[in-house]
Formats: sequence, C-alpha cells, structure tokens
Amino acid sequence: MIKAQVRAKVDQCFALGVERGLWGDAAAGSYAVEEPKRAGQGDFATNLAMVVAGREKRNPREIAAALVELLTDAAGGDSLFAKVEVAGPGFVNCFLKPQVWQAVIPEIKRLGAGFGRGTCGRGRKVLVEFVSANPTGPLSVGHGRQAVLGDAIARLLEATGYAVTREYYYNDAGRQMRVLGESTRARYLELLGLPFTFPEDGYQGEYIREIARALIEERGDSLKDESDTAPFTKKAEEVIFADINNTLARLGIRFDSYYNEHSLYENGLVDDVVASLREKGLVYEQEGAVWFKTTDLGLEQDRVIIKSTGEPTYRLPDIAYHREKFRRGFDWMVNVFGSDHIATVPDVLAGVRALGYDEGKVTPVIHQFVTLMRDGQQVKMSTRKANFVTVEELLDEVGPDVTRFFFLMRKADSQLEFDLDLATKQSQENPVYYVQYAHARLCSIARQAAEKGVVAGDGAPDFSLLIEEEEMALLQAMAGLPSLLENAALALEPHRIVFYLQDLAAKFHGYYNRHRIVGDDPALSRARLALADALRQVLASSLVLIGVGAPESM
RNA sequence: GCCCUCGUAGCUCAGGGGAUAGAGCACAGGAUUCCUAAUCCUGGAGUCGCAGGUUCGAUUCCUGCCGGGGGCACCA
Repeated sequence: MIKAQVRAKVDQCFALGVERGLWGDAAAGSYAVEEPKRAGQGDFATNLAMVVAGREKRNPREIAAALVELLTDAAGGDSLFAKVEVAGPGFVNCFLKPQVWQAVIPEIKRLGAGFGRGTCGRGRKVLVEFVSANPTGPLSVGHGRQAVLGDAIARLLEATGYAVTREYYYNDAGRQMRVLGESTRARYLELLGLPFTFPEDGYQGEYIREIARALIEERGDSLKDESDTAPFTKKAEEVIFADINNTLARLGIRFDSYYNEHSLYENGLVDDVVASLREKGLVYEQEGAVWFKTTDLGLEQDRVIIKSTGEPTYRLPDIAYHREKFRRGFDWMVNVFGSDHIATVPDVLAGVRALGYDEGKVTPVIHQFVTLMRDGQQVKMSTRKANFVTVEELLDEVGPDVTRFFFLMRKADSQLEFDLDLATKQSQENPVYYVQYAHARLCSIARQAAEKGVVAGDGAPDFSLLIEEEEMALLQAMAGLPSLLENAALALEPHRIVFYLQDLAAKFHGYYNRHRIVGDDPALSRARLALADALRQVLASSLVLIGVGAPESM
C-alpha cells in the first residue's frame, strides 16, 4: 500500500528528529498523513510540523523545513519522493515519483480480483444480523435498504479478512403470527362465501387473499370449521417466507443461518436469562409483570420483560439471543436495523452487560427511512393499509443492480430519497449505468485491441509512458482502493464504495475522451491497454463489493 | 418533556480540526472523419441551520437553541 509506505517514511523521519533533538516525541501518533484535496499540494501531505509546533509553541514552518530535510536525506537515491516541500501554514507536501504510481498496474495484474482486499480482520468471526423481518408480509422498501446494506457490510468484512456469518433472526410465534393466521382464515372464509370476521388489526394486503386461495386449492373447504388458526398461520408463513427468500435471492442475498426466536424458549434459554438476572438482583415483580431493573444499569427507566399475561416482551428473547451470539464464539456482532428499533438497543446491551459479556463487541448500524419519489412526488406508504411498495415491485421496475446501487448511495444515517424517475432512466444521468458503462467500455476496448492484435500482455509494457495528468489521477485512484476498502469496512460504511466507483468512472470517461488508448504508437498502446485492464479489474472488484453487476457490454 | 439522528449549492447528497468546501441532478452553451455520445468539455451558484465555547486554526469537536425524521408500551 503506497500510503503506508509514505506513512512509514514520515514516522521514520519523525523518530529521527526526536533522536536528533529537533523536537520531542509528544506528537507521536497524533499527526496525519493524508491525500490533499487539491492539485498542486502533492500526492500526500502531513500536518506533522503543525502538530509539533502546537505542542511546543514553535513556528510550524521552521519545523516543516527541518522535516523536509530529513525526508529528502533519509530517502536516499531510491526514494519514493520526487519532491518534498513546505506549503501553507506548515504542511509538508510530498510528490511521489511517477514510477511509484505506475507500479500499481503490475500489482493489480498480479493480484487480480484479490487487489484491494485485505487481512485486517485476521479471520475473526463476525456475525452480521440483518433483515430479521417476521414472516407476516412481503419485504417493504425499508427492509430492502436494510437487506442491501447488511449484505454490503458483510461483503466488505469478508473482503478485509473477517469470517462472516449472515444471520436472519425471526419469530414465527407470538401475537403478530396469530393475527396473520386470523387474517388468512378470514380471507379463506370470505372466498368460500362464508361468514367471517376480519381481525381489527389484521393484515389487509392482497397477498393474504392469495394465500387463502392456495389453501382452498389444496384443501378445499375442509378448514371451514377449524377453530385453531395454526393451519392458516403455518400456510401463510410458508408462502411468505418463500416469497421473502425469493426476493432476497433476486437481490443476490443469501443467509448462512436463520435463527428462530422460538428455539430460545424450547431450549430454556429465555428462562435461564431471567434466572441469571434474578440471581444478580436485577429482576422484580410488580403489578403481575416481571421487570428488568435497567435503572441499576444506568438507564432511565425499568422495563417489563414478562407481561402480566405471562408472555415475554421482545426484550427478553432479544437478550437471550444476544447471549447466544456470544456463546457461539463471535468476536464481533453487527446488528443492522431501522431507526424505528433504535430504542431496543440500550436495553439489550444492558442485558448483555449484566450477564457478564462485553457489550463493546456489539455494533448496531441504524439506518434511516426510505422515501420513494415518483414524478417529483413522494409515494405514500402505509404498511397497515398495505399500500406500501414492496421490494419485489421495485425489482420489477428497476432491476437488482439499480436497486442495490441506489440503496447504497447514502450513508445509513441519512434518510434515503429513492428517486424512481432517475432510477428508471435507461441512460444518461442514471449513476448506475454511468459506472457500469465505464466497465463495459473498457471491455470493449480490450476486445477491439485483441482484434487488432494489440494485447496488454505482449512483452513487458513500458509503464513509464503513462505520464498524462489523467493517467496519474487514475493510477492514484486505483492505488487507493486497499485503504478505502479497509476504512469502509471498519466504519461499516459501504456507501464509500459507491462514491469511489462514481469517481473512478468519471476519471476514466474523462481520460477516454481526451486520449486514445489503442492508437498508432504500439508501445504506448500496450502501456495504456495495461492501464485499462487494471482499471477494469478495479471497477469489477469494487462492483462485486456492493453486489452490482459488471457488464461486458451495454 | 426526555433520548437518538440529520440540517452543506435550486434539488438529492458526499466530505471533514487545517491550505481557494465537492459530486450528481436541474439549467445554459459546446464537442464525434478515430477504441460504445449510456461519454466529454465550459458556465453560474453556498454566512457548511443559528449562537456561544475549546484551539495557533472549527464547516468539522463541545454546549445551547431552532427545524426535519425516528423513538420514549405489559407492540416488534
């Protein structure tokens, strides 16, 4: 990694300065090496001198000058640097020799799809829990965002050396499912022309009717006198789960495990949590309910964990579930969910802490809502009335690539406005096609070159011919993938990949329009072709990270 | 009332203790005898919500206020 090399050089010179008494070591670790935003400010810059000056009340530019001397001296003949200079209030700007950047091409060629991937996860086990929608209806666009976000986070972690498990947690018992069964029975009776009562808070979607219809086809009216809702619930769950999984499959999402809340009860793990908490004096009874004394754990109010009806609230199995995650040996647990569930976090973490586990290993990723825009108007959605837009419909309309890309265009914290007008555009300003087109264009160039008998691999391309401004910019952008990927993974922020792709595609399209890749000069053509091939690889690898296709032609 | 989150260009959003704050869309004009014009180039636009504080330096960190969203159930 080039940045790491520069960083190492700067660290080395900082230490050398300490050794020689040029400055103290108080600034160790608190200065930065970064890419300046502006052209002319070098490939990398460090604020070391300003940090030192701040601590020692000295003139930053003087310290910067001393640092420049060290960097140029210590560097010696085979230095990374072409030029190092003091700039602005005391920045030290480093200009790298072109060959340092040019060397990224053979590096990419050598590593192929592995370029950019890292090992900072060191094989640690991480559990990414997402979607976790109960099987009561089709996935809504909110679930869609979460599904895509969770999967992309999982991909980032895999690409940085973590052993990832994707898990879907669900509950197929309880009130919601009962209501689902009752709703299905009501539709069943309705379709048979029999008297029925639809539950007040029932599920009104058309999909319930379809399930009832399927039930009639299978079993006729044999269930008309059934007082138990179980057969209805069972059928509904079956159909809905199949539907959800089908939608997820269309998005390219596969789970490694489905964790059923019910199993926690069957194995006595829920009771066990209550017993453990009770032992620690964190549980008490009041008004027929069982309370968790979260105020003892620094929270504002105590919470009911078992209702007076004897049914646990969602908190209790959630705590038990999280304890199981720890027991299953995960080093890190990432929970992705919508901001409407934000309130559950502190209670569950308090439970985890109370049971003696390190809550620091649990990282919640909370995403804000999605609003759909069509014709400049917000599409009104209401789950209860079932006039919401499903992921399925979205996929029918714009396809999986656009769906995934758009859901990842914003950081999780931001509300996401999904512009259907833009998303359905088959051309021009649709950012998905913009990026994919760059990839397709590169493939096309390679095809054309092959026809003409020019191949990047012919002989050893002379990369020193790649000295155009646009070429340097592309090389630098490509070289930045490893650190970008690592940072995005650690921050659990896949949107950074989307911005990276758009930037890379823009740089390429600009380059393409200005310079001919396969031209009259064979040596230059080979070098540029090698650059194009590396770029194609980087685009493809980055697209894989967000689960979007890399078409070879469009 | 309390908690979380967001507030950056006309719109949608990146960025982030430092050097002239970015992109896309929208708008206006221009580019193709040549590797895909699903492309490129040029143009304008912002007191980075407001007010204090910390700092050599704040749009970035802290506090308060204002505004949008979400939450504060014996729903999940």
